Amino acid sequence: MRRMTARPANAHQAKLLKLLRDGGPNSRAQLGDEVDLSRSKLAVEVDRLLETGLIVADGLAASRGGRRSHNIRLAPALRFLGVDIGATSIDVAVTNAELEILGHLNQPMDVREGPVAVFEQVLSMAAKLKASGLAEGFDGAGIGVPGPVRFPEGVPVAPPIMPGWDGFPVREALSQELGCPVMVDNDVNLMAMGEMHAGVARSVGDFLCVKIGTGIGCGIVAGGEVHRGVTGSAGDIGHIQAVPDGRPCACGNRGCLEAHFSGAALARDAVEAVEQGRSEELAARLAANGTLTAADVAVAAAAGDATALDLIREGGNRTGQVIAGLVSFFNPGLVVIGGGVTGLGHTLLAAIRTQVYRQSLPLATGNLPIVLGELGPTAGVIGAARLISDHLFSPA
Amino acid sequence: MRRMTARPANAHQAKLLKLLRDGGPNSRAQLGDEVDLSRSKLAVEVDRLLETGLIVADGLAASRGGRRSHNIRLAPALRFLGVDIGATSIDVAVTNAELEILGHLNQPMDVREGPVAVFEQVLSMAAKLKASGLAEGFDGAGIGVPGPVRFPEGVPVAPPIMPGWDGFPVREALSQELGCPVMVDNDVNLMAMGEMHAGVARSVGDFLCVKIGTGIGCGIVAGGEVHRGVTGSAGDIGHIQAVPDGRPCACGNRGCLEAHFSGAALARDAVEAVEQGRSEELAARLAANGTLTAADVAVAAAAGDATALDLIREGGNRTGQVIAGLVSFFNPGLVVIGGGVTGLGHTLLAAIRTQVYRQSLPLATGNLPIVLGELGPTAGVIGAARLISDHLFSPA
DNA sequence: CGACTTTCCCCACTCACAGGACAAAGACTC
DNA sequence: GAGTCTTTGTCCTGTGAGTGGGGAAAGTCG
Repeated sequence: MRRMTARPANAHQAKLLKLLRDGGPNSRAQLGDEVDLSRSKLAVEVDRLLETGLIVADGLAASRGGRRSHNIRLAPALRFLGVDIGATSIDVAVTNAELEILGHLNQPMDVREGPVAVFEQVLSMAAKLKASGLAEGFDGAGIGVPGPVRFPEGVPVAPPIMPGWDGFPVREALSQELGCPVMVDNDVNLMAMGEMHAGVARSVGDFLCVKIGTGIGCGIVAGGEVHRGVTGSAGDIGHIQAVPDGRPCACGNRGCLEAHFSGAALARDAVEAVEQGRSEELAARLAANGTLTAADVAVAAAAGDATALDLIREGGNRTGQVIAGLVSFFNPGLVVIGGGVTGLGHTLLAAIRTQVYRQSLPLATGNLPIVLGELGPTAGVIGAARLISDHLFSPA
Repeated sequence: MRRMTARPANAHQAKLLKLLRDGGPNSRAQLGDEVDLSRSKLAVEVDRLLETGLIVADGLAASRGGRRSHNIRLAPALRFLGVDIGATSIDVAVTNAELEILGHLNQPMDVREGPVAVFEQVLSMAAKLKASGLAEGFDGAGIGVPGPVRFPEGVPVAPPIMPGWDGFPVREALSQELGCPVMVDNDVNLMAMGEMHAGVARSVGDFLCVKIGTGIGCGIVAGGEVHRGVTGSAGDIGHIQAVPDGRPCACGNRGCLEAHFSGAALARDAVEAVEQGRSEELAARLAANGTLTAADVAVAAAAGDATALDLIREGGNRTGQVIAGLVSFFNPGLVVIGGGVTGLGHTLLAAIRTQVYRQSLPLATGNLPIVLGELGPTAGVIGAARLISDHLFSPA
């Protein structure tokens, strides 16, 4: 099958495509209510989109009290690929044009194995999704990497946790392999876009999305747009100082938030607690698995282990303290907490909330929800699909 | 004289007006090079603007190798009023449509005397400017207040240092008195707009503007637009915790940046230093004036007083630490330092720079200038004029 | 079965815009 | 100083896009 070649010719068509993406199949009449166009103009633009094959007729809508209208929808054969490269695992998903996930694969993999190995894996996962009949090809792909990205070129820059990726032409290479347009972004930004599209941040224009996984990052959405900063490193809050003269961090400083709380730090703290004989629960899990992860701490905490709870609480306090500063500075309408450690759940959330509500001014926190992400591991891939669809559904 | 009544009818006219505002008088031909319009369309729009009186013919331009072109410029009789209400003083200025300051008055006044008294003063200063022949009336006014503002309505909300202003309809009231459109914003945002229009931040799309005066605030510009946050309190960094378990702050917390460094805190520290016999220079000034201000510290530091220098350095470190966090988070292309304490000059700047460059990651600081504001006390009033002109030079 | 609604197609009329032709005004060359 | 070239500004016309009305098609409701 031939893949999507056309792009909307003007802003009106782009608007229509986005409405259909976000609202699903719809009738011409209802679309007419949402865009500011005359009936005839609307008909012309819809006809042109039908000609390009981007949208197709989709039967009759229910009557609204008169003649039933002909529904239209985005071409059902359109397929986007969403890729979320984490520090320790890869998520790949196929979506249709409405960004609904049709198939989703997850595979553990260390990003430090380098771009070539990771790409091989991504492509094999994409091939597997294709082979299972979910797609005959891809019309576009979005990909998130765990580090700063020079957005216009789609190239990672100076990524601390992924040496070997610096300057690697991710966009170019993937586009070549997949034969479709590709956009690259920071994984945290994609998580934010995902939650904005289909999660808790629907219809919120200004919010922060804090992702606590192997590291800590923050997606910034201002006026409905992701803020990436001049060098693409905006949201890199893992190296904000949380503890004066605190622990040494890989970045060379001391007391970075990431050195005190993150998946990696939490695991290290847990081992230390076992060595000091402070937790039998954790000791048992260490003995069983030979190693401890953030997930073990979550399980121990769920079982009521006091030490595990303390670790989570303290981490939440540190994180909350930093977030409090960001809230004062940015004055968001919502804070979303996501990433691998969401398994720590409400203990973590409560600690963060306490700290933010105490340290920021009432005007900023008065009506500020602080919530867990709704989409979990799919936030990234949905965000990735959203990224490329935003690109493709804009005038060329 | 009749005041400006017309507004641009479309985006093209708005663009032309802004070009003339920012670039001064210009020929039709050169304007044509900067907007994407056919010659005929440009001529039509220019003619319409001439009809409205917003622009006027302005003689002939120098030849570019052929027929000389007829210059046009914004109507020379247009006048904007820029008002900057600080914690302890009021600035009022008249500008022409190109936002050049024609007259500028400054008057000490404590904002806590309340909106009525302050307004009286503002109006009397405006009247004085009118009386000196600089303006026959105002076509628009911008006003900055030292606290959060609900921007769309132009109403201060929950301003900590200006009780009595909460909910006062500043925009409405001033508009009534002056008989022209008025826009209200936070003073720090206006300073940022001022520096963006005519200062160091020309042609920078993403930057932070830190104002250290009686309090501390930060203007945030992202993509050329001021970010105000959902409740208008974005940039309120004075109450970010800079010192864990530090000094008590008026807001009820401990260790807020503002409690450790600001005009007020610096004065208090200076008095304390004198009491402890740590500085003869400052003691002399205290004896002479009966009180100490930030300016005294500046003078003492300039004279080489070690204690004064230490105070400045320590404050700079605290501030730099907070700014480092903001830089990591926001990844700006420029940081501007302004406000009353700019008199502390390069000692302060050096301390801030050291801290930021040390604590933020190289990717964010690699090409990050940290500079003093260029406009000093005029930044606020220019920003205010810019605010209202942006409003008036947009389609209604 | 008829009246009313809603949707959609068709068509003619309007209007804005692009772009070429031309006139005006000055620079440059010889 | 005359002729040629450049640049600017105006005029005019053809084109094409968009608006809005009319009416047919396809429903619902009483």
